[in-house]
Amino acid sequence: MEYTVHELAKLAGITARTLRYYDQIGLLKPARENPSGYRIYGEAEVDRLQQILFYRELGVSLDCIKNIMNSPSFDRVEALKEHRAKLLDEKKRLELLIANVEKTIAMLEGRITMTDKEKFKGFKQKMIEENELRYGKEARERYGDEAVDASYKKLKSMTQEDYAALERLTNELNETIKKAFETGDPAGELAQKACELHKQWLLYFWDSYSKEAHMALVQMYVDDERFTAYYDKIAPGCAAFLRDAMRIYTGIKE
Amino acid sequence: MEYTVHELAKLAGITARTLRYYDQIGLLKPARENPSGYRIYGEAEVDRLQQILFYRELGVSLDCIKNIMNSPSFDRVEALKEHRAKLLDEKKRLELLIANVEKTIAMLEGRITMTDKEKFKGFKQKMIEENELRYGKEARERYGDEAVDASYKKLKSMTQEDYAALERLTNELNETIKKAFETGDPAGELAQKACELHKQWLLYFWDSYSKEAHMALVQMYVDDERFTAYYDKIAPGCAAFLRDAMRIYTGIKE
DNA sequence: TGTTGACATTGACGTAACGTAAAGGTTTAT
DNA sequence: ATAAACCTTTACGTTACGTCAATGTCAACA
Repeated sequence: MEYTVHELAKLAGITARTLRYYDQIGLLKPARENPSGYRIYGEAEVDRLQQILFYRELGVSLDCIKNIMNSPSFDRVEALKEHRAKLLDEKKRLELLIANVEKTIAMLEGRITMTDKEKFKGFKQKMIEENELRYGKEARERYGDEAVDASYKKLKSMTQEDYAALERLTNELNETIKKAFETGDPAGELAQKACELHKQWLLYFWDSYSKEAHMALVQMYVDDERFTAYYDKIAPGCAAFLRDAMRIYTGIKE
Repeated sequence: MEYTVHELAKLAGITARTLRYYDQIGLLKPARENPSGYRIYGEAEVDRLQQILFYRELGVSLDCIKNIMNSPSFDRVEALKEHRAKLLDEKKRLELLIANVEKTIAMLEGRITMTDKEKFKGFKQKMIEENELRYGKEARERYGDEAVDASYKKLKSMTQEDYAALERLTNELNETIKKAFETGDPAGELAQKACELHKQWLLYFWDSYSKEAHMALVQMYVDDERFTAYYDKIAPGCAAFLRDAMRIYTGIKE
């Protein structure tokens, strides 16, 4: 089949201007021109346009698409398989967003509450990583699937009052950690109070508590820079301090 | 919680520049400014930003978002419910695109063939409508779910040769309809041949054939302007002519 | 056969939603 | 106290087209 600009545009759901622009930037040249200069597109161009639109759908810039498709190592099947993977990711992201909308509706109806962080879940890819930190592979490996799922479920169904209480507790915890850190003594009264508060804080998320899991979590605060960064905001180096205090609190040495 | 530009930006997965821009165009003003002019955002702004991002995700222009959200009749829950519906649509579109990618891979591997139209399925919203025409509600109501699903399945698994044969048949069919229409006689030899060819053509898509279903389909060509438009391209008014011929062919009056 | 209306062409400027310096003031950490 | 890491405004750049404007082409109808 052969197509004029408008015909191909209509077929692909784009405008003729777009096709002319793609011609102009050398992304998609017509197969030939008729005697009066009209652009005529053939089968190969239809396929190339399809490929282009797949990339565009994934947010790749036209300049980038051009480079990719003009590369001698370009493999159409390979590219399509990548598209599929990306589209599946995108679908997952959409599902997150949909869950987010539903949760927000529930929040507005006063049924549950949401953290500010949760409010943007699904908007950014990075979020998935951050979420993984809490509910993902690492956490799952450490605490088992049930604990993680239960934790998520718990947070999801918290009431407004629960949340307010949690917020107060979080503030108190952070304050106590800060003050304890200033004393410099992990065995001191303040440090041990911080450990107790941290346990209470944890119980908002965990259904079952064990000293071992608690200790492992606090060790992770030290090992994982993403957590360390958070605690550094309270007081630089306080993640390690909390771990030391926790060793005394739980009685677990290593 | 209170946030500076960068803090809120990081939370929402956008840049500080974006927040300043939203302030500039009056879409999202900070709660207040500190003595040295720093922007400070509060809880209400976090929620408003989330709402904005939902709209942005759906491709709504910032100007439009502003109008919607500043409207006195703006209902947040209502808006979120709409978001959910739109996101579900978008998810469906993505699923179409994924199916399309898989089909294209199969095509490149020579297992099946695709029409040019199919190659762009999922790229445009309008496509869904057009698809509905063939595989959707209307068709389902008329011919039942199994017939429609079978039709889709059949087309999906056609081989290259099948497709070439179908194309030839389509051309012959259209030619015959055109010639028959020129004779003006729906009972004539050519018109009846066109009916026969149309039946053969239909058998490419239908597993079971009945005169009643055939007659109903041709009647739809007349009733539905989207089909009529297609047939008008062969010869204006020929959809009605084909229906008249089909009445004689099938022996069904009305 | 002329004309009308729906197509096509190439400029060229406009636009949305930021990105990206530049030039400077503020806050925080050591 | 001085650097590092923030913040500010101003302003021009960029992408991927939209939207005229001026002009040429083609199929069809009176």
